[in-house]
Amino acid sequence: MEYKDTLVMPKTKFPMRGNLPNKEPVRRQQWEENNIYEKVQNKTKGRPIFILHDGPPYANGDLHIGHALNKILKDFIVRYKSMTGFHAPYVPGWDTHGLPIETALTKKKKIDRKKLDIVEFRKMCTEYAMDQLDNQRTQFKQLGVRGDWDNPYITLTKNYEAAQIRVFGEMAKKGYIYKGLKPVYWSPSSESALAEAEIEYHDKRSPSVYISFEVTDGKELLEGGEKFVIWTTTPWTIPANLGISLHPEFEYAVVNAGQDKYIVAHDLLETVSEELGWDNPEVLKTFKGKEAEQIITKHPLYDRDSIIMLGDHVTMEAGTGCVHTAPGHGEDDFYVAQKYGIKALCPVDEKGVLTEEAPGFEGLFYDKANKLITEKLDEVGALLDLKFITHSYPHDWRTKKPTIFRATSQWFASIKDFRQDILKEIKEINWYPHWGETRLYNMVRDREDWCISRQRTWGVPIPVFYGEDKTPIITDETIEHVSKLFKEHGSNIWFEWEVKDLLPKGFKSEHSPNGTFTKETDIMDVWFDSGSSHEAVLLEKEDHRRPADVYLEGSDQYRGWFNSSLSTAVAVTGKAPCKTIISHGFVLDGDGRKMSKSLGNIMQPNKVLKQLGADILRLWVASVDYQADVRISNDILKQVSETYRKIRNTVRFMLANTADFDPKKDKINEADLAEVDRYMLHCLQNLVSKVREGYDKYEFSTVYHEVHNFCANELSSFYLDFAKDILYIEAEDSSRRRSIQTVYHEILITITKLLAPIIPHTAEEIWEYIPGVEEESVQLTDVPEAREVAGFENQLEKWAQIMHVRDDVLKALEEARNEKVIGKSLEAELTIIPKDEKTKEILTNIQNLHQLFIVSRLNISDANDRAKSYQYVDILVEKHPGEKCERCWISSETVGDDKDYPELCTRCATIVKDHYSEA
RNA sequence: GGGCCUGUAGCUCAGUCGGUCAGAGCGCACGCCUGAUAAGCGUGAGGUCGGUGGUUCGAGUCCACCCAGGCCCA
Repeated sequence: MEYKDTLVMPKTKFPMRGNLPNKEPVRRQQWEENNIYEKVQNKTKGRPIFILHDGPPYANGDLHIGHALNKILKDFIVRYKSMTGFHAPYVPGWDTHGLPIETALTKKKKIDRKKLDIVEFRKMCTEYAMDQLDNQRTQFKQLGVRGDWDNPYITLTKNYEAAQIRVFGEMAKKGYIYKGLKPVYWSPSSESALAEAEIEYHDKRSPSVYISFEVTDGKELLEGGEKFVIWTTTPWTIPANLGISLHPEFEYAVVNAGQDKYIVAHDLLETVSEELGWDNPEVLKTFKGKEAEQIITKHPLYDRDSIIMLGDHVTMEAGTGCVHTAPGHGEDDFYVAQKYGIKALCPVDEKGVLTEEAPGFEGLFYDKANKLITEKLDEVGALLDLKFITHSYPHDWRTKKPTIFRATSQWFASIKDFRQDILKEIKEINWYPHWGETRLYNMVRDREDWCISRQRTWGVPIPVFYGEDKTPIITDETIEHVSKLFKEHGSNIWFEWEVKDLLPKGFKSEHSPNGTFTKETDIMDVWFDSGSSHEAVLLEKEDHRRPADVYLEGSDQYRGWFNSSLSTAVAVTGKAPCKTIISHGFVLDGDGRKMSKSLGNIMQPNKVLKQLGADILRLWVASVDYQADVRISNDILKQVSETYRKIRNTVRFMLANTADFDPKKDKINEADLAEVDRYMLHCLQNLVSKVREGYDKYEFSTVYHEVHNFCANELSSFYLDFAKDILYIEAEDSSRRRSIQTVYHEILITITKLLAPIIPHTAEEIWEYIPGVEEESVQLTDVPEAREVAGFENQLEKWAQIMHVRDDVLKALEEARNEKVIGKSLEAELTIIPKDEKTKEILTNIQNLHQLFIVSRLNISDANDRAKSYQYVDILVEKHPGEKCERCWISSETVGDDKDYPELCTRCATIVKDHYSEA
């Protein structure tokens, strides 16, 4: 007789290896065909709502690993909430306007925009964006992200644009929208504003001049008559000069050079002296930049003040440390002047020609004006030096001609009017990690007004009309009308239709006595688009509400979406659009370096899916502390795969040993379970509580480590290992065996649910193998709460001690193995000498201790000379003198007692006689 | 240059109020098993807690500076 045939061996078709790259797509298709998203929504309908509102990715290009990190984290949360008492719909979104798409179209698709009319071009942009969206959607789904993929929100749709117009209108109504000047890259050759992406740098020859400004009011600090020295390569901006900027912390020196006293940064004195030919200038006094604030100098050409201002943009890298400031011709200049309430002056028209605001030079092209202005400066004695240099200078990428900075008319949102409200709301938000609050707070606190104008075509038009006297017209009536029109026809009509058709019928204004109007041609900053999603999505989508529960984006979005969403939401509603903000870090390579093409260290999600599978990538996401920057490499993924394997095989073992288990018939009442089984159930509850806590705090690495450790320590190495002596050996429906199976069954169900949000494909696969479960998908179940295990009150200490003793036993066995006393542990007979009474009592009262420790016999004794001392007990390991039972492999003196089965111990002989003698 | 952040064994992570807290799992080495087998079990080695100063009776834990890395600005 082959005794192996009388064993109840594990039996399952659940494969040892996941084969994820091949099986996951099938699984996803099955979900899609079964409308799993809808089923979950139907099941959870009526529960409290939990909204994780998706920040829209930009619809361009393939997904990178950062996209994957972001969407997978969101999926963890949504899936978990759906399984813990909430109704958590998830509507993905896309950001679809903006320059990158315009650029992609002109570059990749070789579209010449000049040859197309705006409407035509915008239609192509729409098409391109929708293609990109489709591509990204496919890839997101491949990550196993569950959501309403058929009905995403898209910023270019009519409804969205209409809602966005309302946000703009509401802000305008509150007086937050105003028109002002701001310098932008301007190309005189194409007579248009340029985006930064349309700038190329080429060498250009420019004059390099040093110019002096005489102090007329030195306040307490200077006497008057001293001359600040500035350096510039654009003399044509001197007519627009309104001040001089110093660095507040730099040291400045008043020096005697020739007949005059000049002021330059002390550290630059030497180089400036060299440039200007000063011979051993005498330092008369020094002062800090901040002491000179508000000192007044005279503009060298005009009868006008030029104020000393302070700014951090001043550097020691070049020049004199005193920076010529023309707020109409430089961004830094603009912001510094803004702080001092000085408005931009821009005496240059769109062709680059100086206007009558630059008396003496009107009608001159800026580059030509350089010469005349320099001559004039020389005439008045303000020119200290002139030479020419060649330097890198911004040029128009199309015309290849030099560009200038030029203040133009722009629309702004006045952040300062509701800054305090935003700051207050920032403090109301729950931040993960906590420092997010400080980061956004500082950013909003220091932020300038928001320029929402873009001189582009691919975006939502700024819905403003102008009267005949050029007065901007924004009224409730016009806003509502345009919003309605956009909702019906889309925003293309702004470019397609006559102005009169865009206005309400019979619209009249005191600014247009003849009834004619013009329309704004600027479009809105794309951050205004996505920043309006609280209105377009939270407010309008079914089952949604504002504020949302969670916003979760990369840490670059403090400046981006977090900022713009908060700004528009506070402006419109006075409240933050969400209760909690979570931010994640960036994905770096294995060495913690940023991924880049040049370093060749880019990890593509697509490749990971094909090589390892989505669940491995998802498990990686769960394994890292995502709130800081995270690392990924082949080695790291290999490690994650090992964890996956461990979890999978542990589960497989339990599935294989519950194949014959019918919970309806075979389940044992909790109170009747063996003690060690109740102990394991208790450990499981412990796991549930820790894992739930991890999810609740959005700390998924806790989930990962806890589940893995439970599989490795409690299960694989202990509970599954010793249980083989019961599962394989005892009769199939013996109560001891059913007791173990009852616990396995609960562990299986519980662990599968706990893992479902993280590795949904695998969890679903496991679910199919668990006997007796009724729900068609684990996604349609709820995660249990941790509970008290019957009959396990105050037993924890006892079991902790047993496990301690086990550690000692394992050490002792290993030593015996090394000394060739035994091979496997079943060959051993143990004699344990407890070091204290309490331990003795525990060890004597536990049943089948030898079975838990997987040895053939275990004696508890009071003393033994040959025993070795370990941490908790003394132990003697000997080779068991008995014969090995051919069936259970345990050594026993009873082998041979039963004459019918001379190779078996009495335990096995009885089992075989009772259950297998017929066979 | 500024704002915010990260730096504990080869890797991924724990370390609550400063006082057995230097830990876990993986990997690695060595061994066992061959009735979870492209599995399973055991033991072991590994860390000046980024560096340097300081506060303290005592510091991964508090402070300062520095180094490396990241995001966002300039």
